[in-house]
Amino acid sequence: MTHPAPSRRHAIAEDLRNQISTGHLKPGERLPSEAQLATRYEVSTPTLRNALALLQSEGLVEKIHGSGNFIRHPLRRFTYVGGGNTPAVQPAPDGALSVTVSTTNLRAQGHLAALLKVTPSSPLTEFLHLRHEGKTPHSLARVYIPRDLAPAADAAASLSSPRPSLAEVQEKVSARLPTPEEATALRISQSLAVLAITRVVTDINGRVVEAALLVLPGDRADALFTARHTPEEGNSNE
Amino acid sequence: MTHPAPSRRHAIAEDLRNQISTGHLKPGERLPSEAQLATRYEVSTPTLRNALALLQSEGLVEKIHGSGNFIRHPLRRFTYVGGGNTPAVQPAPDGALSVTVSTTNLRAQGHLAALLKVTPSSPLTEFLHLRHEGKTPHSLARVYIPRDLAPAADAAASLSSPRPSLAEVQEKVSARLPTPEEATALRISQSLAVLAITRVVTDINGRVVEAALLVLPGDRADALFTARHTPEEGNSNE
DNA sequence: GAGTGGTCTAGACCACGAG
DNA sequence: TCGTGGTCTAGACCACTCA
Repeated sequence: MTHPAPSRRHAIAEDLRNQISTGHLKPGERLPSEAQLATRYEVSTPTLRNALALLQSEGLVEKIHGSGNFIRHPLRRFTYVGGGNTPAVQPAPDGALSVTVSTTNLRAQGHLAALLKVTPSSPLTEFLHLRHEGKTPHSLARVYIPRDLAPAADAAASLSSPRPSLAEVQEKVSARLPTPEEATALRISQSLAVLAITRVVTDINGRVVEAALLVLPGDRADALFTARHTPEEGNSNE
Repeated sequence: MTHPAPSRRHAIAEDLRNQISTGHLKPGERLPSEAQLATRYEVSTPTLRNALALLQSEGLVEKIHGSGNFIRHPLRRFTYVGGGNTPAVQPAPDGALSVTVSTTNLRAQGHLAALLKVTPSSPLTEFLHLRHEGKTPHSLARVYIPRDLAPAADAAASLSSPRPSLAEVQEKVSARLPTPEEATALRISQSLAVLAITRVVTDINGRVVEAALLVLPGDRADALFTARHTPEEGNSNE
């Protein structure tokens, strides 16, 4: 309990963290190769890679296959804003922010049918979003909408039309490792955890208007939720 | 892009997932030892462990050091409810739910001072919560409150008193690997990602009343956020 | 093609849990 | 004490990036 395993990788991570915060390593800079770092710290390559995995999960280091490990620009963190405004349309920090969308028609199956509260095999439309800023992907979204509510075919501008008063947005966040497909789509390592958000938007009549499965890369994404309280409601903080 | 690396570990994880969903492996059951599984699947122990890490991050498998890998009871998932009601006081599924609290007085430093919007070295009280259900920890929380707002000394029942109308609860969720201390406190592996939530509670006057750093084990915790919309506000879903 | 990270192997040794 | 998982080693080989 007192010193919970010295653990080589954390020692190395600590050392690199210090070098970053003291400015010995600057944002954008490239680290020596993993082989060089391994010999420098006198560890094997797997352990050195584990150390980098720690820094990567904190957003301090970015690994780029084939070219090296880089100190991340600390500001460049993407924030998903919860509460109904889909994938965070934000100030957009000058970098070209683009979205790739593809549309598919399909029929509800077990898990999806339950989420949308529809009977199995009822028709749905799936929107597959891949959000880029420049060439780094920011989020992967699978959005499912009952066919009769889905906008014609052009997806980009259509959903902006006001909907029949949606009443509730519920978002469940969890952390897990990505599937191989998600990892390649988001261009992250398969050992880097993602934020997985399941969003269910409910109508004022209780009908589920949309269900979405969002995946955000854990090294460069946060999810932000804001709740405002009108002073009337009894609030018990433990 | 077509088949993103067959990758042994995902194949093994897939096989075990199927055995779980088809009922060949039942909740509570113990898996063969990692050495046995490794020879069965004809892989080395590290790769087999990587396969189990996948299932662990999905909450399907629980690793217990020294005794084995077990199929998780799928229902047993802990849900943190965001929006102001602190660490999810819930139905409490019969299992004894206990909280360990320790209180410390300290002074604000850089990061903390910024979060609380107080001047550095201004007095704070820290509450360190460790939430158990039975003997499995559910969450680790470090709660910081300006000294003059902190309740006397007894922390357990005190905070229930109505506060001067808090106006906003902001919660930022990210995924990262745990520190060694967090890992031992939550009894999870150091390679399992946690949900890290930074919660800032603001007064109706704009004063920060509380800042909290919450850590939830990624294998058995979700965070749930619900937003209700009064139909008046213009809502643009992209 | 040279250099990089990504995956995997086949072990060794330590730390923990239960009898 | 014995069997378990946790950490680490010292390599091999493949996949990607860039000149």
